Amino acid sequence: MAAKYKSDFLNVLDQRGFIHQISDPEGLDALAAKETITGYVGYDATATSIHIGNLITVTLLYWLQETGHRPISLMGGGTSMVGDPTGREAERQVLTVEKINSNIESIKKVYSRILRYGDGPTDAVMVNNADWLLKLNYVEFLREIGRYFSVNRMLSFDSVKMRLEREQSLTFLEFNYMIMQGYDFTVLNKQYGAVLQMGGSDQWGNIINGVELSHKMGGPQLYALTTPLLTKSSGEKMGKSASGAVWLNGDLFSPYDFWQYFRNTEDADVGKWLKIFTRLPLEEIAKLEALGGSELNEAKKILATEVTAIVHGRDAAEKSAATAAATFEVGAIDLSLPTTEVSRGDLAAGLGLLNALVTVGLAGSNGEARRHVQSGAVRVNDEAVTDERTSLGTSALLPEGVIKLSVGKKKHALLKPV
RNA sequence: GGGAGAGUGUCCCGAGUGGCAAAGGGGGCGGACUGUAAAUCCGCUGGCUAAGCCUUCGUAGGUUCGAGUCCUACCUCUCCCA
Repeated sequence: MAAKYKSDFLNVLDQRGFIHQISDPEGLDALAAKETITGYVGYDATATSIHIGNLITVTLLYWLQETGHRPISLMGGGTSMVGDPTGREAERQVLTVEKINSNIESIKKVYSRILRYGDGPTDAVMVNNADWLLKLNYVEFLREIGRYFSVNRMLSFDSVKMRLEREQSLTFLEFNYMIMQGYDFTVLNKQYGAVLQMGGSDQWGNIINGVELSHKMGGPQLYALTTPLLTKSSGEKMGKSASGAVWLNGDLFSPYDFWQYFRNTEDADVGKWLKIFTRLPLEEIAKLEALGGSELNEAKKILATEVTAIVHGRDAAEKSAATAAATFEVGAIDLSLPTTEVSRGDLAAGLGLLNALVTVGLAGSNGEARRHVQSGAVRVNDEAVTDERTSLGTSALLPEGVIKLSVGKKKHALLKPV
């Protein structure tokens, strides 16, 4: 493959499909080819976990490190107190300081699995912008930083323009977000020598603000790089599943569900996802991608296992793959399916089917459970059940000592008496 | 400060005449077809101890046999004037 860039870093990103826009490609390429650069990505601290959309930029940091540079993961402890208006129609909820800090603690875990942290020249660093943003003195900040921002120009940014056009409120609080993000870049440049900020394509405006700010303040040339917005071929945004957002923290979204999420990738996306989410060599991906028809399912399994291994560890990935194989391909009862315990006495007395479905989490209410039964979606121990008044007793226990409940072909759970 | 408008099913968008569990989309879920895919077609998409009952249309009151719909006050947002 002909190398388009001089630096390994940009070549890898280019070949794997990570590049959407770069502010000064030649300049960044020359710099990355010449020396070790420091680049960063900022993460929101508004939830207790980052989600699948964020995984792309974490992978970006991974490749930055792999190609001999230093990544910084910036926790938005300060900026999350303001709230990014980008892509938001309504104002964000203002979070408490305690909530933001506990979110950061929870988010941190995922990074250490993907990046190598330490004190070496290419070891990753984790910083929190609350460290400098919360100490700012208002008037001083306005005089030193605010003077470089033109409101005329700020009003022209998409994030702001959209709100104005839709006649939706944009508070002064949120309006300041881009100034803070721009300021972050200059701080990270001074403290860590960061010259590159990366992010999703929606962050372009915010990142460019930092580049321009440095320029106006007489600082060094900084660079911006954004990744394309992830969408499925069918046009849907990526990251939503039946159970809500696809979180990277195992307690919010189980490794098994995570594996399933990638296993159900649309055919047209398999190659793209393999390049972006896995570390498999491009030649191998090319072979997998070339598989036709149902053989592509093998590629999907590899995709699912590889990505799950990166996020949840190899063991969890193999286990998920095995559970899936047993459940879908053999039709066996796999005891690692999500299990809910019930008291043996309750079961002996007879447990209503609808009640049981709600208990194991396959339905949100009796009404929903009833509808599932009526539409023929419910099975008990793989036998279709059409009577909603069915009662489960100890006679329904399988030799394994559990009762298997299913809604549809993909959702299964076990009920276990204790 | 003055004037004009908006807030609908806790996923989103959006009709709504005093009889409304409330049109229609999108999304989601389930079924059929498949390959745990896509596309397509069909069904479902407030809760319950269920031929009934309860809770929903920004909030709180009021008129009425009956209020999403009419009246009053308040909250939030938008626009115009100052």
